Parts: sequence; C-alpha cells; structure tokens
Amino acid sequence: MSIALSEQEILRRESLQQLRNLGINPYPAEAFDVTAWAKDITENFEANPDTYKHVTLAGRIMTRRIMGSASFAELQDSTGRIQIYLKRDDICPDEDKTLYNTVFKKLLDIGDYIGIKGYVFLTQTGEISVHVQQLFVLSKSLKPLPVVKRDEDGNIHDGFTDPEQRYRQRYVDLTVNPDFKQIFINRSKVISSMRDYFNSEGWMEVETPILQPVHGGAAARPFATHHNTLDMPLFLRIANELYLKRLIVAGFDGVYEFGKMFRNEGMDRTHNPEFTSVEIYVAYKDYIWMMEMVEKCLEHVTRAIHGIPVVQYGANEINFAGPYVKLSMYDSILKYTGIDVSEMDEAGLRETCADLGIETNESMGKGKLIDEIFGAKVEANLIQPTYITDYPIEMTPLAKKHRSKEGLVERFELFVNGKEIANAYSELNDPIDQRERFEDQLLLAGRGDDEAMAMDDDFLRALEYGMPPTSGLGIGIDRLVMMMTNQSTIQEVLFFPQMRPEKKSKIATLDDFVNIGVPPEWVPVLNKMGFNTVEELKAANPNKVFNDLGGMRKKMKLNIDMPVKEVVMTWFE
RNA sequence: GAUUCCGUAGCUCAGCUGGUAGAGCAUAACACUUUUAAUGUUGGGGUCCUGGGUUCGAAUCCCAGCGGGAUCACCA
Repeated sequence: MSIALSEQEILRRESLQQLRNLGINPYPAEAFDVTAWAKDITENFEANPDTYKHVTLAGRIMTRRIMGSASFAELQDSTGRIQIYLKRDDICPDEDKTLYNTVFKKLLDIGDYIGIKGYVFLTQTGEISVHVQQLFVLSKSLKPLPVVKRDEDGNIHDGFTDPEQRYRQRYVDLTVNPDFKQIFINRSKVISSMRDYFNSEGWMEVETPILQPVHGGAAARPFATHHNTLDMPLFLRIANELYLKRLIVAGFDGVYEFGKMFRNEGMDRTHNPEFTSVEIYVAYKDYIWMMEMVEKCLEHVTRAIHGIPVVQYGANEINFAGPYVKLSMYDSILKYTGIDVSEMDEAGLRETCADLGIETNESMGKGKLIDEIFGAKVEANLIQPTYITDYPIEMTPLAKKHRSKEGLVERFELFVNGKEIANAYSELNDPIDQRERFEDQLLLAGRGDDEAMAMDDDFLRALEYGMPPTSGLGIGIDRLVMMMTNQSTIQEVLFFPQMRPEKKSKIATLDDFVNIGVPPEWVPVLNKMGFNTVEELKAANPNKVFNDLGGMRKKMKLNIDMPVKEVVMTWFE
C-alpha cells in the first residue's frame, strides 16, 4: 500500500473542491427525507404503479452508464439496488446544464451518496427504474470502492473476497457484498426472538458487572486490567453465572442477560476473544424442565428466521423442533465406543484412553478423562439436536448432585452438528457442598489444571443466605448464529472479528519537511518518491534526490519551481 | 503453538528455467437520448508486503520478519 494518495484518490479530492467551487456542499447538514426504497419499488411497482409517481430516494451510486445526454446508474440504499435514469434536460430544464454535464458526469463517482426525486417507470428493456427529476449531492466518497460486477445470471465478477480486507473493512464488505448483511440481520433476529420469548414468560433482562474483582463462573484465562482510583486489579468477565445467581438469591424468579464474555485464549474459526452469550436462571425449576424450555425457545428462534423449525447447515438438515434425543454421558460413550465407563476409576479410565489412542496427562482427573473420551469419540456423531445429560461431578463444580445417581450431577449440554450449543444445570444451592466443590477445584489447580475455578467468597455468602432451587442455562450466541445462518467461521457472524493490528507506516507531517527547508509543494513529491519521514530522506544520497526531483517534476508534469541545488543540499544538513 | 499456502495497479488476478512489470474492471479524455457485466477509440496509474542475502541483474531463488487463509493442537 502506497502512503501517498493514489491517482484516483487525488482526482476525487479535486472533484470535491470543484463541487465546492460550484457552490455545492459535498457534505450538506440538512436532513434528506426519503420516501421510497429500492426493494419496495422493485417488488411492488408493477402491482401499484400509481403509488410511485413522486418518490424520493437516497443511497450510493454503484454503477454508471453514461450515454451522452442520458445516463443510467444504479442507486444502492439499505434495502437493495434500483436503476435510475437521468436525462440532461430533465434535471437541467434551463440553459445551465452544469448539474448534468459537470456535476453528474464529471464530479460524481461510484460510492458517492446522492438523493433523487422523480417517478418510477419501466424502461424499454423492461427494468423498473426511477426517472430522476432532481438530483442532490449528499456525501462525496474520497476512496474508490471495489467494483463488484454481477452478470444476468447473478455470477459475481471481480468479487471483493479477501477475508482480511473484508473483516478489517467491514463497511466496505457490506457495501459491495450486501448479501452478507443478511447474516447480521439474522443475528439480530436470533437475539430479539429469544428476548421476546423470555419476556413473554415473564423473565427479566438484567445487566451484571463486566469488570469483576474475581473471575468466576467458568474455567478460562481472563483479561486483566486495573482501576486507577481504587488502585485494584479487575478482570473482564469470563462468565456472568455467579452474578445472575446472586439475583436469584435476591428474590427474582427469572433473570437473563445477553452480553459479551472475554476469554484470553486461542483464536480460531469457532473462538473469538470476546463473544456473546445468553444466560438465564429460573427459580423453582430443574434441568428436566430446562430441556423442554430450550426446545421451545430454539424452535421459536428457528421459525423467526426461517419460517420453519428446520435449518440447512452444510450438508445437514437440522430440525430444531423438540423433543430432542436425550443420552446420558455414560450411555453416549457406551453407544459410540461399546465401552462402559460408568464404574471405572481413574486408572481404568486412563487405560481406556490409551486403548482408544487418546493422549492424557497427569493433571487430568476422572471427569476430565471422561470428557476426553466423549470429545474424541462421541461429539462428532451428534448431528441432530441431542441432550447429553448427567455429567461426572468432577467436571462440574456449579451443578447440583444428581437426585438418584451417585457421582453425577444434574447437567445437560445440547449438541448440534457435533458442536456444543447450550449448557444447563440444576444449580447447586447447597452452600456447604458448593464450598467443598470450590476446594476440590483448588486441589485440581494444585495438580496443574490452570483452568480450575477460583473460590468466590461473596458468592458463597449469598448461597448461605439461601438460594431457591434453580435451573440455569447458557447459550453461545455466536455459534447459534453460525448454525442459523449456515456459516462455518465465527468471523462471518461478527461485525468486527478480532484481528492483529494493521502495520502503520510512520508518516512525517508536512511541517516536518517544511522545517528542514523543503517547499510545501515539493513534500508530496518526496512522499511519492518513497520518503515518508525526514530520517528516510536524510539517509538518501543528496545528489540523487536532486536529480530525481527534476525527473519527477517532468514525469508528473508539475508546474512548480525547481529548487536550486544548493537549497536541496541544505535539506540534508 | 505446529504444518502449509498466499501477499504484484483502487478491486480481481496473470507474470515460464532470474533479463525493461501485464490483463479485465475501475479511473481520465472523446463520441453516443432507453443502457444494463453498456459500447467504441485513446491515455494515465506500481515501495511487486518489509528487511537482508545470492547474482552483472531478483516480482521470480535463499533467509528472517510482518499480515492473512486453511488444516491440526489447545479450548466448559
């Protein structure tokens, strides 16, 4: 990337100045009242032509086809594109044809925002178009947009496809690839339909701290920060579970929160350092009730987006209408490996892992070993929504002990397409049991498990005051959106996925060069020659720079005075 | 973190065993009053990601770095 402006950027800046010289403000302050939209016109004009005799639209110019004193262009607004037709003598009824000949044909470019007033008609080739009677400049675009062409069959030519540029410059991506907007519209629908469902059940949306003194509720490495006034460390939350349970202690029957969680871990196509989850806690319920709730909720969400409870994901058609298959953790391992691990001790599990070719290490306890077997042998088989229930107690320090099965907890995870989508418990509300579980976690931490959960004394104090029996659920929104929109990478469902910083070249200001004696009009020339800082210039050979200046002056046809050689030499002192 | 591929004009991409950097679109000029991937003619536009090395000569070969993609590992 060149530091200096490209030819096209320079031309657009010149056009901007010429608009101003003509008395046209390229960035007007006034509101522009739009009365019609591209999608509505293309869908409804032919049925109701009379309602489109006076329309006002606004948007970006995306293509232009100029033919003398008549032109076609495509205007893109938030709903889509529509062709507009401009005729010189219609937008310039008087002698002065500047608006058409100069403003439209010369000074406007692809990407500029314009407003138009006119009427809708059908061209000879049958395309619904707007015949422009008045044209307004709303905002001048100084950087050329990538031009993506589509032929009659909808094939895309010269697409803007580089993922790096698409993610870094999402504004460009969604402008020239508007199809991707639908993913984000659907993302919004996932959240709003879920919120509607929860609200209709009478549960309350709440907000809990993102800056937490103790990072609890999950096992993950946090982002650490510092509060200056309090002079104390704080962590960006890795989960909000323990705060939401405090609110159940406080006497709310149902609370939920949509929000960002932050985990200082690896990034890949299913992990972003910040991600969105929803957690919900409902008093006097258990995990069996929660399974039914999840089925209803996800069916509601899927219908809100697709109209039916079925969604196509890759090669699989996934049906979110309940009830879902339920398999206990042990039964699922039995089903897919033929091995019954339910009675095994740690040594037996370690041996089984070895037989199955699963690597283990000393820090792994019983629960972790079972999870390894499950992850390696079962997970990928769970395509249709499936509940895996009744996890070993060692893996789950915040869930209540199973009502009838020793060594297990009342927990389920929902798997879809081989991926975990939701996680739920009958929440542990026995404060003494909870304290022991935290202590077990500390032991695991002592064995080297750096993800073991930290003790949270205030949370324990809350439980000691008494929490009603409660069921809780967490859903990863990003992965659910991926599922609902048939995307295989998390970046595609995040507007602004985390990226490494762009390399930024150091650029000296104009003044820096002027201060060493360079005439201001020559600074852009030096930049063009590759000298972006004074240091770079001083490192060069003065004689060569002097000669090259002359060469550049000729090449760029610059009508500015050549500095004498003695002056140039002083730049290097 | 490992492996691998990629980085050339505003965008999409060519560029052979190393020898003066190319195309399409975009852009500029001219023509054109119903085009639609508009058309025709003519022109301009490049830090070949960065830095080293080999060589008479590097976009090309070698090394290192930066950025990105894919696969794997890690991951409640």
